[in-house]
Amino acid sequence: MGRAAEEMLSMFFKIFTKDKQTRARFGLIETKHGTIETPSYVVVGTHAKVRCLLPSDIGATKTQIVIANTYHLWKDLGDEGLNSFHGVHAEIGWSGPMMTDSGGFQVFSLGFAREHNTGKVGIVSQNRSTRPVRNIPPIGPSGARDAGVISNGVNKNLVRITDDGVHFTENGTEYYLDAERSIEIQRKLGADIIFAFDECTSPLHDKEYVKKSLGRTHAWAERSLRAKRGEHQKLYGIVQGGAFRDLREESARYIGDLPFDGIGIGGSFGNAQDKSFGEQGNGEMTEVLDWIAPILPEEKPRHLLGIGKIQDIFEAVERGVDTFDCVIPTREARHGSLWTTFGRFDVRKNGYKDDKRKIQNDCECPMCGKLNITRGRLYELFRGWNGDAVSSNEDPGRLATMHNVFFFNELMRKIRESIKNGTFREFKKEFCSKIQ
RNA sequence: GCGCAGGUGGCAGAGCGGUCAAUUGCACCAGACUGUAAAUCUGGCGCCUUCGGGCUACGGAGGUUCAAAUCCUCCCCUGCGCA
Repeated sequence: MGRAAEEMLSMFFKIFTKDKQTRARFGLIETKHGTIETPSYVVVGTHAKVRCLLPSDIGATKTQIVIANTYHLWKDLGDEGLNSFHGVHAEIGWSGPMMTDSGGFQVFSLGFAREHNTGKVGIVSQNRSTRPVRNIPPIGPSGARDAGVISNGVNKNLVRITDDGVHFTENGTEYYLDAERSIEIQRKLGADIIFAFDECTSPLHDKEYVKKSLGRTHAWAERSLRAKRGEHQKLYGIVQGGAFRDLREESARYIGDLPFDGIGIGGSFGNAQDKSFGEQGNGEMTEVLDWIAPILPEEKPRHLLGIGKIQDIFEAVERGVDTFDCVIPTREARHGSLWTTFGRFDVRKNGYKDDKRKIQNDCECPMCGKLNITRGRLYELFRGWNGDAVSSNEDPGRLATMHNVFFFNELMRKIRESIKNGTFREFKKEFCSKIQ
């Protein structure tokens, strides 16, 4: 075997088909624990467990890869537990490919997001809203968030960010995470793909803050690279820059030029109000991807962190994203929201009480297929749920999660097929029109 | 028959002179959920409304009071105890 062929075989990521009309691509990511066909959904298993699912359910739902979380696992295990830890694969009881997120998202979710009760996707267009749009004071250039723990009296901000790293304080215990520690913990966790430590910003942060934060994230990216040891794990750097075009472009160049194995796309989307640099738009996810896609190195896999909903997936695939992770399928399932190719519905509503149909009649997920659970039965199980029968065939959370995860994995499979067939655009249009 | 305890919105159950259309929970209705703080959270839940408010309501009928779900009288009903 020639050297070139060998390199080919050992290649981490390989693109096989590029869509002619869009940036969508079909490819393979090779890991020690198996191959991932892309585009692929990454199922979220924060604490090295996919919520509600049994280890055997992971494969049964056609899941290709699971992402766990550095911060949460470290907190669960403690330093001692971490030293005797046998790795996320053993822990989760599944031998397929795994990722770990760096803890960068918790800088946001346990900090600013918690304090302001907000998410990473800004409210750009709100047709009707039952949810009050809170009038949150702008985050000033004074960088108040740097200053430490600020409370609005409801939810406490648990993080304190410095240029070196981040202090988390939960239940009186302080956890300090920085690039070196995150990478070291991730090494012990042993996932196939790991992420650089970063700071995820909020759509509510102004440009000055995001710019400052971006400088930190870039510095941490380099530190993450330097901290990484060995070749057994692949490390992704993370592009940030919020909803601001020049910052996103700068970040895409910066991270794209560093010797990462792949690119994570993180941070907040939407609601850019500071147009002083002349960028167009609000920095919605699609815009951000349009800004950075031409800059990112083509040959590296791109992972869109924390996204998303079905519409978002299509938009992102179209713009060259290879993998995604999101809590949507699993969380919505637990909340009774079940997906079908004609949209999603809440089986807990009374209308489904005596519904003898399956969630979707031709669905082959473990619930609809093998277990033959009807809407009425799932309704009943959700209504009567009292915490007994966890993980059994009568656990509505498990059943619904199996269905949704399978559904999303199937969707990705169909997307891959459409890219290979050159029909991605048509498939997107058709699929999205039906789920409205 | 006597004694005691009660009768409050779909149910359970607070309130015990004004801030009560009435705490709270359940049920019900609607909506969110985007690198999991969350199998969670928000709203709505007598009738009408030009969203200011208006009307009818805490077993029934009277009464006291500026004001009653809250106090008094009688009646009806329920539970427990004693006959």
